[in-house]
Amino acid sequence: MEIPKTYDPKAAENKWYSHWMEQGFFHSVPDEREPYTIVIPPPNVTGVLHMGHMLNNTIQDVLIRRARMMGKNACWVPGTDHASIATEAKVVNMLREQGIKKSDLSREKFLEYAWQWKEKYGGIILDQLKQMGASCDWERTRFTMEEDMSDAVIEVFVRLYEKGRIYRGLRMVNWDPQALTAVSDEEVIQKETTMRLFHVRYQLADDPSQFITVATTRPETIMADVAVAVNPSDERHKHLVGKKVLVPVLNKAIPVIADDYVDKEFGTGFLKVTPAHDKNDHEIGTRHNLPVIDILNPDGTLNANCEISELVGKDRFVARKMFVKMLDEAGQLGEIKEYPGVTNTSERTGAVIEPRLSLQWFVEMKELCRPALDHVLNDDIRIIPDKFLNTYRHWMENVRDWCISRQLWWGQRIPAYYLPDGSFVVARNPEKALEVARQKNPELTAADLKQDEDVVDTWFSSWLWPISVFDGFKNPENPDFKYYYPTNDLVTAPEILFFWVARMIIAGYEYAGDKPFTNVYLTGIVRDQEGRKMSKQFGNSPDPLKLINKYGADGMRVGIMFSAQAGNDIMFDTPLDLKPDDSNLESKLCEQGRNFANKIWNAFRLVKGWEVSDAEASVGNKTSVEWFDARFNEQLEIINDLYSKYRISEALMATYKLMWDDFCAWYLEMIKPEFVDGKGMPLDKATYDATILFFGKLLKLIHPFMPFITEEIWHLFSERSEKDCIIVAEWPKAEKFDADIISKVDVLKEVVANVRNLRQQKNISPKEKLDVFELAQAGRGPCRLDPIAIRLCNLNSYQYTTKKIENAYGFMVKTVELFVPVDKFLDKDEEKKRLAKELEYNQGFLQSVQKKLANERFVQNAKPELVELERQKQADAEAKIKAIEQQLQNL
RNA sequence: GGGAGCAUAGCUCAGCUGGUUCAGAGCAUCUGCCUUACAAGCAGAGGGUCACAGGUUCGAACCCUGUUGCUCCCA
Repeated sequence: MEIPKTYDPKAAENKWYSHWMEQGFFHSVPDEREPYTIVIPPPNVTGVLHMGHMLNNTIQDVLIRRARMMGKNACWVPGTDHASIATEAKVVNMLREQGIKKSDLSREKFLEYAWQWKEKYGGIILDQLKQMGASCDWERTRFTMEEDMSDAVIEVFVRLYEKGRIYRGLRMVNWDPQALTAVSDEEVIQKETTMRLFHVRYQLADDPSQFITVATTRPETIMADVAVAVNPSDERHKHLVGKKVLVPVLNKAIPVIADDYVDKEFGTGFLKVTPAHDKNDHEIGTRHNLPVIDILNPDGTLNANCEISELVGKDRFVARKMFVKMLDEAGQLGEIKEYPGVTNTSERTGAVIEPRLSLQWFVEMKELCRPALDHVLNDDIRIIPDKFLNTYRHWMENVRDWCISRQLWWGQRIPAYYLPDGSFVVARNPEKALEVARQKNPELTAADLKQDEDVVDTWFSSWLWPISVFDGFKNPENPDFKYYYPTNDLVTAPEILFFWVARMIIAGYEYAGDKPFTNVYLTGIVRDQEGRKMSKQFGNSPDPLKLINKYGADGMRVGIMFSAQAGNDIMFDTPLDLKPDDSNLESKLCEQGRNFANKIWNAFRLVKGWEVSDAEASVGNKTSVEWFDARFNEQLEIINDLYSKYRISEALMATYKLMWDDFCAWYLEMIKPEFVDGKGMPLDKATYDATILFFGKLLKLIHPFMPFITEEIWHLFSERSEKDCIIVAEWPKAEKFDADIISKVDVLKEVVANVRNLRQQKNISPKEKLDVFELAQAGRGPCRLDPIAIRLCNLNSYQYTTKKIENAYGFMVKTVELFVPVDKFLDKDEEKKRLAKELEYNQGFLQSVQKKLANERFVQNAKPELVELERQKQADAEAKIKAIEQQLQNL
């Protein structure tokens, strides 16, 4: 059978993914083995695979595949998140396109549509994960709004309420006028923008000929002003405190007050106070007992409270323009300055957030947080990389109460039931609620109770994820929960360290009495070449599936992992101006991954093509095998160590170099049978078997990164049973290795490099055979490495000599002196120059060493081993210099 | 405004408790090769005042101080 020259990933990907599924390799049930568990950060049901998912899930898959191979019972639980705001927005949009308004629907009917939408589109991203090879236990797929999960959410709400940790209060919240809901502080994105600062004149009430100038960025809220404040220490304005000024256009008198909050330097030193529309103003208002005038509707339009009929019903930004015009016409508008400020926008809809007073549900966080902070600080839970520890601590120490109500329908409805008298009860279901309510008023019937219209924040369900995916609430004694919880690693982005990670830790200790996971691996953010976060909105993210299509899933995985240091952002290298037809879709990173796959493929082709003989292995082959065995074990130890430190991209690099450099470039070249008369010679069986064994072990090390090609080759090497797959093969054990042979081959490699270099410089064909003479010294003579040197340098002979060879190209490797007689090629002047340069370098080196040794304080203070090392260096350098000097003389 | 972090080759990053002339890797670049596994390859080479300025030390990319530039978090 002819094996194609390049590896074609397509066929292997489909074949092996379905084979793994059929064999149930991804599925886990509790047994006597040690569990290794990851719960996926559930992507939104509205989501489609983007580069961030690609990165995050590749890391999880690498970890889970390696754990599986290490004999652990690996379980990766997948699932999706219902994403209240985003999903509701999608559904509302879809309905609008069908000509249906949400406001015309009942809650029940709307939810019916929403569930339909979820069934249709909610699983797209999970299917996409399969294409990148994710080995999730699909039988365990969960969804944050399925019945049991929702029950857990309600249960937790009730328990927290009963514990006195949940309260309802009038607060200034971040209002998203587009989604028509409050969002939490963490869901607000601050954007630097250029703002316009309007200077507006307020006339004095008792002397309209005089005025003060107030600077504001929000002139449309002037109608909601209830005071003007100055800093009490502001000498310029002190005299005005206690007087009244007139609100422009409305000509309503409001007081001038003194408050420390006012920044004397900002604007004119006068601050208009609008308690209904600004957090700080609200605080000032409370301090000074000022009234609250709310002039905005929930959707951001002005209401009748603004007292200007033309503005009622107008959007706040339209109203701003109109009102500025009115101010201008009234002669009360001063200059307009631009200044850099910050606009708050909603993470979900992008709408400009409106501070708004409303009744919301809150969780009191301070006490709940304590264990979550302690257990991270004492290392029960490790954050990787630990540079995020400070951030975590800072947040936990300054945590604020969590606004958990959302004015939406899609989500778990708040289990609070209002009585006709306006009081409320909190209960697990309407029946229980009625029971409780009747204790207050025995006359009540079910119809008298009205459940709160709002739902809870999506994070209020996902903070329970590691517990609820194993049904830890309903049935805490179930075997899954007892076996898999706490999970091992959580892989997620630092952006949601607080939103999600911290809250999961809180919930873990609060409800499961134990941490939800041991390690938190924080990935970076995938950015484009200009450093912007890759996102769908920006349109700067390539479609990962297209990259998989072009470079193969394995190539793509390797590409993204190469640059994925924990906690470091990834500058992904696809072009900024991606064309819709993908004609310029390119990624050097993925190309490197694809090339690696091809390299492995061709190594396989080479080995597969060999014939085997009964001949005894040559000394060279035996030595080569011995060397690679040592090298493999040495590197395996390093690779395992890198994994244990979660330095996964470095583990990949080490694996890559072991395969490419050590195995392909050195080992295979050492043992590769020669061609004689156009026919490949056979390889002795012992070497062949060793090579196959090495190849298998290497494939195993590569498997977590490149699951498909490794499985493909695993099966192409020999007939195997259905169950005998690399995905469940045993991770190689690091064995003791002979460090001596490794350092000997390191010397050999340098010799080879020198000879190759010589050929290059002198234009000597690789086919022309040369001779190498080594100046024999104590302890060195003919050895088992010589045949390898002969092979790799294409030599007639590798000989030992007791005296220097004249008219030869001479070089040194460590302290070994070597000669290649190349009389006819030798240019004496050039050689002299080369040697002189080398001499200079070594003399400089010697000098630096001597300087160190001459320094008494060094000899006294440095560690003795170090001083000894320096002495050795001195001796080596001296020997080297002597040798070079002699060579120069010989010329 | 407060806090944290970063700055090393053209790019992305390693560099552990200061100690080989320590300045490294991968990619990119340049040169020579279509050498019967692989041009998606092979063999070589070049490339850096370790942001800047001081200090501590026998010795600093590494420790300290300041400066500049960038990033993130919070207000």
